[in-house]
Amino acid sequence: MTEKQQNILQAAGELFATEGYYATATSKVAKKAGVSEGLIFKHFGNKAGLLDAILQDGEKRIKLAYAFVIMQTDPKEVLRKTIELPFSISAEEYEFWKLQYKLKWELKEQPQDKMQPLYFSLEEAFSQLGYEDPATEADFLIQLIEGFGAALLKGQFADPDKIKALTLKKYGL
Amino acid sequence: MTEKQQNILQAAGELFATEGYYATATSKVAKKAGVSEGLIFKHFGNKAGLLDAILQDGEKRIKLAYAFVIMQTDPKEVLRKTIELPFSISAEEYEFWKLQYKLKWELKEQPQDKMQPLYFSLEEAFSQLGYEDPATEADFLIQLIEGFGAALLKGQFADPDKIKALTLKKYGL
DNA sequence: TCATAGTGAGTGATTACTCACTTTATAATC
DNA sequence: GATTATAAAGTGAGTAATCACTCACTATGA
Repeated sequence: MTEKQQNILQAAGELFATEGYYATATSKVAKKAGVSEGLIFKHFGNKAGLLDAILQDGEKRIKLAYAFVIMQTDPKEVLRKTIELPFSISAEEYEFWKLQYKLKWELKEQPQDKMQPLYFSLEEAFSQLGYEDPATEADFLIQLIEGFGAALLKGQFADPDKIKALTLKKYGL
Repeated sequence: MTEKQQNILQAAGELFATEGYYATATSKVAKKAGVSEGLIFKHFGNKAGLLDAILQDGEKRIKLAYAFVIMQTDPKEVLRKTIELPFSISAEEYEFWKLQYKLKWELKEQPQDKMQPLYFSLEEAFSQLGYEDPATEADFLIQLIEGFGAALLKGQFADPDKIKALTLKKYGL
């Protein structure tokens, strides 16, 4: 991976996240990355290939974020870390997650569900904690934190800390 | 409002909801609506004007949906109706809501927050029910049902009824 | 010396939008 | 009630700009 290749990935990631995939012209990606437009197609084949490369890179980062949750042994810690997940998005990860959320609505074929491993981990945790319906509880919590992630990225929360505290409290944490 | 004008609105709504706003060409809207492309610009000025018309129409429908919740006097009914909201989206409203959600991510300037009246209603309900922090509870629940709406529209729930039942149970309903 | 990295002008297709024009509906006048 | 006037509805070919993408070419490093 050359430096210019990384510049393209970086520029495309930012533009796709802010402007959207369809609304971003490859000419603008090239300009922002400081390369010729032709180079994009030499390296990534076409615009979709460029998106794929970004998505593949993203999948690694997402799996890493979830791995930290899944590796917890204490079921209560699994819940705690899951809930804390959307609230701990750092400034430099912000655009990356915005892109992930955005693409879920923009693309026709959904990039495969990266939540699957987390789901199993949560189901197990709820089961151990004696919840009545662990499967539905896992579904519920995943959707809750997905909603929180969306709200945070769109800046819809007046006070994120209060929401986080309330959520933890609701799960007795 | 002529028949052709309504056809344009209908066709654009469907295409924007499935393909996205930027990815939909006005020529395709015209073709689907069975009118000349020029007519779109005669009636709506430009593509953004067409979107505005759809959005304005949508705002009425959204306010109507919320009004039914807000008019409830019993605080428990306010919560129940709020929770039931995303699960009661009918087939013909499906595309409309999909468009609303999609545009939240696609557009730079957010169409004003239509949840505001619901927020006040929820805050009041939680207050009456003796919840400790009604404002945060309202924020929490709104984000929960927004997340549920998104999940339902993307078909991410294995069993929506179970999620609904669990949610109602969590609020003692 | 040879493969890979990188360029930039050029391609046809498609984009949002315009405009001179025709058709249709409404209503006023004879 | 037929005729006429007029505004609005509707058309479709045309436009400049932009789109994703190509290709003949040069630069560079092993």
